[in-house]
Amino acid sequence: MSRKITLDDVAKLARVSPITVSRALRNPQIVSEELRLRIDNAVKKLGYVPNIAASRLASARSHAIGVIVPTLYNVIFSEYLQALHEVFLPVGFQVVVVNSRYSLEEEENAVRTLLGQRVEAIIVVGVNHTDLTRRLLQQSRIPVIETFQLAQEPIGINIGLDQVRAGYDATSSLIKAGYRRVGFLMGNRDERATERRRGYERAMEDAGLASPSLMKSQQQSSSIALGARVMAQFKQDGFPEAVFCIDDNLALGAMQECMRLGLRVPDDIAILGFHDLEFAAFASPTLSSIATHRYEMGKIAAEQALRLLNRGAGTGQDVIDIGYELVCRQSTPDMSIAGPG
Amino acid sequence: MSRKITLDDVAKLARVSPITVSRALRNPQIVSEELRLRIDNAVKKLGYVPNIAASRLASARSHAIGVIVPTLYNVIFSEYLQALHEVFLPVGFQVVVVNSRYSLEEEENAVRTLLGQRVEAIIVVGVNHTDLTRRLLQQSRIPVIETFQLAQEPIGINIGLDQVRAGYDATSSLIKAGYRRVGFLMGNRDERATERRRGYERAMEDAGLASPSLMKSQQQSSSIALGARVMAQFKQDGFPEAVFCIDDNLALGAMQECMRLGLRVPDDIAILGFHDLEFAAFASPTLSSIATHRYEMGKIAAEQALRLLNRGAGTGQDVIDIGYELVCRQSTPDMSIAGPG
DNA sequence: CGCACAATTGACAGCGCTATCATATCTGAT
DNA sequence: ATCAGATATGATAGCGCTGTCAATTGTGCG
Repeated sequence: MSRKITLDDVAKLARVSPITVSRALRNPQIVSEELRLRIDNAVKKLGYVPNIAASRLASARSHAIGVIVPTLYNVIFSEYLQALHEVFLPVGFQVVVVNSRYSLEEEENAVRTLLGQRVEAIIVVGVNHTDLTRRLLQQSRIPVIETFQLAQEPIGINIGLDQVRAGYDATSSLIKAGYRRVGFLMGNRDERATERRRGYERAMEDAGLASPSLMKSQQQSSSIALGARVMAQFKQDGFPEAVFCIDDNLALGAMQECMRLGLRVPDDIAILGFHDLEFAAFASPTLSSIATHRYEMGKIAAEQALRLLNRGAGTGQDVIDIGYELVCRQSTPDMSIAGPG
Repeated sequence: MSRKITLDDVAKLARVSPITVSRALRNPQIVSEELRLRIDNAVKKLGYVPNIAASRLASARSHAIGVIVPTLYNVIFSEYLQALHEVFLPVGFQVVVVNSRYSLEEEENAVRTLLGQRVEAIIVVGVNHTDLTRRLLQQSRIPVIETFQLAQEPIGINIGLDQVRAGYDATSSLIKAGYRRVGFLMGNRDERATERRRGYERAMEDAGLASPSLMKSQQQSSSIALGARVMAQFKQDGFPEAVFCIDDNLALGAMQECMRLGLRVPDDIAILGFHDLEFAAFASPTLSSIATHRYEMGKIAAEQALRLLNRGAGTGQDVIDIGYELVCRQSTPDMSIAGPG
């Protein structure tokens, strides 16, 4: 078992100086053809793998971007992460993903971890943070991008959608379609879900239709099965005429539960989801939803980060609203199309 | 704007030596109460964040685990990744996820990247690699865990399921249930899908039922929409009596397409998916599928990695078969339950 | 009181790479 | 032939931390 192979070993074998090897590996075209070949051969023969920690320490550049998401377990964030990867990897950045598990404390740790790695930008889901998190991010002097919501006071760039308004629009579309008893279903209260609920509440109040008995929830992470369980809670107070579900998983479960209980969708009860996941268009009946543009959001977030990295610290305090769209399908007939935000 | 805060700055402010600060941060209990307090205050006052690159270089330990998945865009891998995170983070390991985009060349790069970061173990989806990838992994002398399939020659630990057999069992269950013209649907040919297809082919051959016209595919990444499109290809040759779909997304799309075309599921055509995603139990009709245990697989993979890391290199050449289960629902009536692998 | 021993703290060197500046080599125009 | 200017390579030092071993202090016991 051989000891660790370093740049010096390669240099010795190729009979050049270590610094030349370093250059040849990072910037092949600035080294003469012949040396490049000698070095490549030496690298292959020795199975040399550069030590990134040493490189990062010496160059004070990590070539890494930190990303914080609440969970990996949700397609919402998969699509977004995929977009981030697709923008960053081709330009030589590594993407470091950390999972805050919907907790502001864990988010604070995540920020600390990422800053410790000297990531060159941080992209985070959400706009609410602990005071210390905000301070750390501000002091870090690196580009910070907050996503998925719109911020009152963005730390750097902010790109997202107005979740309160989306919830409001979703609800009032149902009201405009003639439904009076519009119910609301939700699971765990993450920030974004809570904002959408506020939108629902305001719309119901504005229409003079609010009633606590119309809102059902259960503190568990969203799933189709949970949608069915929460829907079943209406058995006690009587079922509403329409239900706005905090996301499509809940909506699908709710719809199945209705059908299991002999309620026809949409004749007896209309159902509206959120996020427009792929299965919404393929459920039966097909599920109406609010389309959010996760992939685009990730893409734009990444591009904004790159823009700031290239310009040096442009003081960008930009807020980008990417909006949302009501997608009307069979589960909510007769609904007018509301404009995006 | 202040220059970078280092350990030395903290040491100076706390009036102790740098090494003591280092110790206090890593192992608070071996430092006296008073110093610990002084140091903590200094850290807070300065907003000190340790430089992980320096730490990794000096200690020759990365406290990082490398994970390679083909895509982030698929729940299959989200569940698996979540499991890995849940095991590794609490014991102080960082999880570095890299995306090979279903390409062996990108996988090779991913391995190189991870080894460059001196990750302490590598967990990779799949068992087929380029020669160089294998060599790099073997030479690295770190625990290597291959997952999702069973390997002929595992590099280190292997935990997965027999995809060929799963495809065989799925198909022969349909045959045993009395279907003769059993079709097959597939999208992109990733390794695992290809193995399941081989299982299908063998089962059909063994039953003397094989026919190329029963197999339809389209080289695109799996999605519900793709399932509908590929199913539609049967319009030319006539529809089979049953279809085994390479995964549940394709199966759901296929089912919808059948219904759109006026074919009743399961009366006119039975449909069987793979992976048993959550929506399978909530489709209408509910979708039969082969349940694979992604979360458990991730969990066991992580635990095995930890075992090797703690024991030093136990030469574990273990192969762990976690099996699969046929889950019978409405889309394939009258099907007997086959045992897991 | 002196000593072995544990419990704390510190000095020093070095991890493997790259930034910086210096040197050597090669153009081609005068 | 000569020299400015580009091009290619090398020497040196240091990034910020931790492993190792040494030095200091405190403790209990004969």
